[in-house]
Amino acid sequence: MEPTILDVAEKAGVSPSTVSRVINETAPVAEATKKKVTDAIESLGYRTNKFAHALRKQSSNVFGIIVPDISNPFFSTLIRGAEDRFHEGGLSTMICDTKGEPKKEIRNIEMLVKERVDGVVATSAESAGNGINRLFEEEIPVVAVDRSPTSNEITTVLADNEGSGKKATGHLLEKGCRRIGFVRGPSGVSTAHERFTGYVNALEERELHADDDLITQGDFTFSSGKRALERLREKNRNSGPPDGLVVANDLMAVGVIRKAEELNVKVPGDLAVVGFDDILLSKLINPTLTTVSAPTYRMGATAAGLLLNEVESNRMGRADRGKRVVFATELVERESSQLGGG
Amino acid sequence: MEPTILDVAEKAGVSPSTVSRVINETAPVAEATKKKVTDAIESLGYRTNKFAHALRKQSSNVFGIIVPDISNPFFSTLIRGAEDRFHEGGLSTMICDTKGEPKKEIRNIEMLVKERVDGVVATSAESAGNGINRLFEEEIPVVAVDRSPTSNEITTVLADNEGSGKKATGHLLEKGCRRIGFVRGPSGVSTAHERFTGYVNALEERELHADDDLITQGDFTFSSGKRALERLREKNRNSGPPDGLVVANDLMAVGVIRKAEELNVKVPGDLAVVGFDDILLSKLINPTLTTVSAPTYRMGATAAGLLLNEVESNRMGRADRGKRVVFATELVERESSQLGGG
DNA sequence: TTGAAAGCGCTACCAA
DNA sequence: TTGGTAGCGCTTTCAA
Repeated sequence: MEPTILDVAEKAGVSPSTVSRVINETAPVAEATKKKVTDAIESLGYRTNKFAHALRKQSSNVFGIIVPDISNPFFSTLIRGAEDRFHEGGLSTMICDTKGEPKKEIRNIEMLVKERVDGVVATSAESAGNGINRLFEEEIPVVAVDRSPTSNEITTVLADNEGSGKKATGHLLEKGCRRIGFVRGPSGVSTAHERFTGYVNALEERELHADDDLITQGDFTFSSGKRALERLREKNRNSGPPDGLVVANDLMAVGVIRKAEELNVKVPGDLAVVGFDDILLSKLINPTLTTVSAPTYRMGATAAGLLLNEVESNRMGRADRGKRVVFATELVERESSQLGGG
Repeated sequence: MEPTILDVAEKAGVSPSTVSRVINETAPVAEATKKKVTDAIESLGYRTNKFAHALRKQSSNVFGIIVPDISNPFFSTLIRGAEDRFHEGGLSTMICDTKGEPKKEIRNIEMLVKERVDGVVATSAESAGNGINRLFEEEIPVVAVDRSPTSNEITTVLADNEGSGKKATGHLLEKGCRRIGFVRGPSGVSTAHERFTGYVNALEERELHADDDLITQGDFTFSSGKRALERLREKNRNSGPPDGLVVANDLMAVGVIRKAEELNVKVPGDLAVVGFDDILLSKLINPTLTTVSAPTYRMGATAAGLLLNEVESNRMGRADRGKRVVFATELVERESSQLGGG
């Protein structure tokens, strides 16, 4: 049988309370007593019983991490950032993959509620963040990452997506592109929308404007990128093709590049392409993809840190929430945007 | 305050034991009483307290899933298979990403032990499965997936890797390749070794034999694939280059293809390439990659199912373990192996 | 600085 | 078919 705190107490010749105090450093204990206790713990191989501890403290010391797709390097890096921060504090984590499906997200959240996690870092499937609201109702602390939730009571960690859109567009302008198109992401996702806003603003700053014939939409998948280019070529059969394309994420951008190849459109010769996220694939394809990257690991770590603060201040009876942290992004220049004019 | 089972009992005018019996269906309860109880539960919004339940039952109803890399589609699919099976039974899961580092694996396992999970499905970082042994010591039921553990007491779910190696090699032989090389995976990984064995056997069956000049090793990463081809060209400067290459996983195979491009070696014209795993990337690169795929989702689901059986039989005092399930694999023919001779 | 003891919320035994 | 109640292993008052 597993030894309990009583066994340790007996072996050390002290009371269970003293053992508890030694383990949790929750009150001063005489050096000599402490030694007796730690020795007893050692020799019995005692480990505290999670269930009893949690029942007594009404806290699981487990934190949830929700993302739409764990196999997307953007999110697996985000997860690593958050996990490292949690593990540092001896806290455990439950990772949930919603596959971008709101239904699955709800089920995952039900699981986290059942497990009575102490808090959640979430990139919701939908921007609106139905799931996040659910957690808010349950009074489980949440920090939103890479999504702007509706409530401004919710602490949020974001990349500067509008700035990213501006950077990508500005880069193509500098490279000499004159007709720059945009492939938008899913309508519900704030990230995608903000990138588009950046594109529009970059054009307007130079007194250009976004031509409807050069704009289409995808759903962040590879194949939707392929379809997007097809649709675009259809649209501007008369007005003439774009010479540059900003694509709302890398995976779609890769789709665009593949389709361009099929259509004998040279990238970057005929069409310069920029994506967002800097996934592994972007370095592997031919031509390599120019993209805008966010400090994903730090975003995850920061989100976890803010969540921990929030949990802590809840315990102190304070309630500080609704913070907003925005991280700057960075243009990663690769082959897909290298026109002759450099 | 959260309602407890006592509140429900009071509201329904019954004893707490009866409420428990209704919730857990652990003993017959009169229809009328049951209704009173469920009504009370409903109106109070009662939910059972995980901590108290777990303490009493000495069981967390949580299962661990350990993989070397969650962003590898092979493993994220495996995870999905296992998770679906667990969630079906109302069980929760903790996913652990070891990044292929034994040290991280140990830390993850410590976490699972601390959380007192009821069982673990594990693809260990090392084949030897140090971590898995640790779980075995702790008497936590384990099922190994995609790795042959040392102990044959441990239930194992595998793909037929040797068969895969044979299939890949046989395919190139049929396509007319005469000098077929192999890029091996990390030495500690049984999967990689078995694929190589299949290659050797396929050659021997046709009374050919593996030429040392055509064999090199990588570590499953993209860049190690690039280096592998370089090294190979170095090695057979005199003996002549291979006309076909079996590469122990897709990611390295993609590296090989990219490097071939740099060296002006045409794939598949000069060099046919086959990989293993059928990751997403294999469909996206140019040329698309011929590969051997395993029924990953089913492997995950099967592993979870076997684990659940094992846990169940432990509870009944039986001990059935050490089963071994091997799944057949399938060749996915794409462009990288289409020689003129079809 | 230490100990005694109550009680977190649940399940399951024993009795009725 | 139901109720009373002990106890899972821990933390935390209160008292010494």
